Amino acid sequence: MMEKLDYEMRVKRLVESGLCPAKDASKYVEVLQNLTNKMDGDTLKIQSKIFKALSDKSRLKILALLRIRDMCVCEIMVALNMTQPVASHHLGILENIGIVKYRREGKWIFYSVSKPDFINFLDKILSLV
Amino acid sequence: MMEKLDYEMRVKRLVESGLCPAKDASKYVEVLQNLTNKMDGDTLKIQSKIFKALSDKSRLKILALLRIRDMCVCEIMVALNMTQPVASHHLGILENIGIVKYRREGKWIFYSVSKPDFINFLDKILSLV
DNA sequence: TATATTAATATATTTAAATCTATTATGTGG
DNA sequence: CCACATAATAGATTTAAATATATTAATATA
Repeated sequence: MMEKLDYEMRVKRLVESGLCPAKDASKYVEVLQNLTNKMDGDTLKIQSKIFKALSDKSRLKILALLRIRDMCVCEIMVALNMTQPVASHHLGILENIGIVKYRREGKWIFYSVSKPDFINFLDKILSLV
Repeated sequence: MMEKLDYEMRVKRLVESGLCPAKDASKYVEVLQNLTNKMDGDTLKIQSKIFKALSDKSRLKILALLRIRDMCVCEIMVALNMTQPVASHHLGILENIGIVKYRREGKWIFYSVSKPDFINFLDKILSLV
């Protein structure tokens, strides 16, 4: 685990050594400090978790499917040619980050997009790259 | 690789079997077809690649750093307490998806954010989850 | 030209995630 | 209660990514 003082000390040492072209040591360390505080908690962990969930082709396909309409697991696995445990596994990961939800109807479990805004934003983001 | 006909056949078979609660077979298959066309190319591969690049804590830290200002590799590695090859490795992945760029200045190589819009959008997206 | 500095690359190892196989849990209808 | 259908979970295997170590490439300077 990284300490706030680590940042300050290491960066100051680097900047003051003259080896590195960086000049604005004091201002730089200050900003780094704020940044470290922000990143110290769970924020970074949660963010990487969200992107990791979206980094799998099967899960992106599932999301594309669920944008059509709610679907039970048996539909998803057939449409995407995957086994049932694999489908459940991926759905579990998407549910875990909160962008899909499920409801039981008899012996079927239906999955649906729980954050349409989020999914729509993804399109915009991806169009920028 | 999945064929368009696979989708149609498998989904139709499922829907017509009556085992699955899905009703709108014809419309559903049509939409699936479009979706398959869209997802068949490199689109899906590129999208998952982008999210994979963003799914690593070290790389998110690097991006946060580069939002402060351009930095050479030696600064980044010291600020984030990583070895030089690790820093270069992560920078290479971020450069590969096109959200950071680099320029050489003497013996230093400076990295910077090449798509500020993209990075700013990430904040918005993450605030929705 | 020889040497030191900065950074990329190549390879091996470690670590994490995806997939596969089997099992368990939950619900339905005879 | 039993047989069957749907879906989650558990454990083992495979596959991919991260890290560590060593080397190479490019530049600067004495």
